[in-house]
Amino acid sequence: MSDEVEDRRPLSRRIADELRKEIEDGRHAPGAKLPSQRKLAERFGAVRNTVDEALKILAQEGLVIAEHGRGVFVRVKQPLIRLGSDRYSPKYRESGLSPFLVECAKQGKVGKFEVLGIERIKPDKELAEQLKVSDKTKSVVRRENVFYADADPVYRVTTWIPWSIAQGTGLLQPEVPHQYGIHGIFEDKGHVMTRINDEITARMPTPDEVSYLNLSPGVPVIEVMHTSIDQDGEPYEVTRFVMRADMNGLSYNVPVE
Amino acid sequence: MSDEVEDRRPLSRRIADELRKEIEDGRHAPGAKLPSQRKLAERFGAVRNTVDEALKILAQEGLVIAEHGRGVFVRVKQPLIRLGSDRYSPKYRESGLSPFLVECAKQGKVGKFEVLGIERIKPDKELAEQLKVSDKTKSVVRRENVFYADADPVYRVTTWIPWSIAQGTGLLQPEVPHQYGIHGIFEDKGHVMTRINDEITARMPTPDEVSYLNLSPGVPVIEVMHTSIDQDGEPYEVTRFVMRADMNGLSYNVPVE
DNA sequence: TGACTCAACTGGCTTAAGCCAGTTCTACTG
DNA sequence: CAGTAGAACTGGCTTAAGCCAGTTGAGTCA
Repeated sequence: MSDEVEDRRPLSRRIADELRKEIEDGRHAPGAKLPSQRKLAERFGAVRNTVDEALKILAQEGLVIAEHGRGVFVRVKQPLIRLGSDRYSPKYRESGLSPFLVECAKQGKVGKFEVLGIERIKPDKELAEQLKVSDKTKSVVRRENVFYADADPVYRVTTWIPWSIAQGTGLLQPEVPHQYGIHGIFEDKGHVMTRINDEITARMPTPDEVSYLNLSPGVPVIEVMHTSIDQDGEPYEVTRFVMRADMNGLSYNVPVE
Repeated sequence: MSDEVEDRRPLSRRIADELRKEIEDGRHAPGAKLPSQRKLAERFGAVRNTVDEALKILAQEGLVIAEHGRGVFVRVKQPLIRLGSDRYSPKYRESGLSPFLVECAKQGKVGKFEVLGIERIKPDKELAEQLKVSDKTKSVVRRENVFYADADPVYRVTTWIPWSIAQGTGLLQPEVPHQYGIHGIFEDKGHVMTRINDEITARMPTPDEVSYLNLSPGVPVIEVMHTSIDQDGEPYEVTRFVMRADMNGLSYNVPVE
């Protein structure tokens, strides 16, 4: 009998595969509750532990999410917030709307951000090199923000600015004293953003990131290391974005040079 | 006593935290073998199952990798292959070197790629819309490739080309009959790449992707949906890259418009 | 010397049983 | 009727025990 082929793969994987197929077929709709672990165990002729294992696999894949005391649910895909390559475009600065707020509004969400901390620090070697400052003195200002869409933390942003630029600008205060925001200040200081360099990677979050971005299992983070370059080809600001991949995407619409 | 504070977090997480700290402190060097599960169980006063659980957490974070029969090892970070925004720049086409091969060579690796399949297919609705072709007929050619660095599969690439462009060009053959590659053909056909649009997301791999990219647990994938746009602002080719995040990064150095 | 066997290790996975902690709803109480 | 106690559910995690399957190296045999 073809039933007898003896699948040598672990039972927990086979259960996960079966459930995955059912979810992809739509037999369990997004948001729907799966049968309880105890019921699934009975159905598959396995012990609850093994079903738990199978569900963990699906959770890691980002397909389901378990809620303690309530059940296991098929994860609902969030629409992505798209951070675009045009996010620094002058057109936004004049309208007064940040691309982030626009994206949130599109989804009927309220975007906001919080300042977590501002500090004048000694940069590490790599950063010092990027910004062409000394790594022996407190030569940069670091600003730390979190962005929210409604109540969900969406990304964490760290900005480093050479002290030579930040000095006397009020960039040590939480409230940025310029109508065009932080980049308005840079322009006043003679740095017009001419190019950007974004280095993009993805990875699993650290435990820290899990807690401050409120991440569920199976959600990677996208890390963007952004450098602003002025009219002289000189970098004058570095920003790191750590974004939850289930709510964010990037979009680069750029000329071929 | 401060020992008595009673950490209420699960034992497996506490063990994972402890081991993570040791790894980050360098007490276990990259590539080093951790003590066996049975020894760790003894050390932490837990049962082997619980240690296994803790190690799975670290594996999911991409910190360690278990090898059946051999032991658990601290993962060695791979240098990243950087796919740049300039990867379509004419400068590469003339030198005959693809950015991918250059990056591999930098790392002393041999890059190569394989054609997995070529087919003339009916596009799905979304793709048809992007390429402005009909979704009722076999209006696109799909080419499927895998790229390797030495023996490691690094990314999988799927390219869709409107049949109206591919027709009569030999794009249905594995060997691209043009000295400047596939993009040379497009130029001959009157489509000069003027802009690109890359949509970037990250997520956990599907089981399929795990097997064909040979992924270990805790490695996300980066997905890039790339559209080439010609001198008239018209899209004429769509490519999807699925890249393993532990070996790949992206880099966009672009003007602010 | 070289090929092979096998013991002693490694992680992988499952069963079995149980306690704990959230959630939900029902039925009772004031 | 409002409020609440509690049963009956949910998943989370641990212990305990064992079999299985890769790996490695020591020792044996031809």
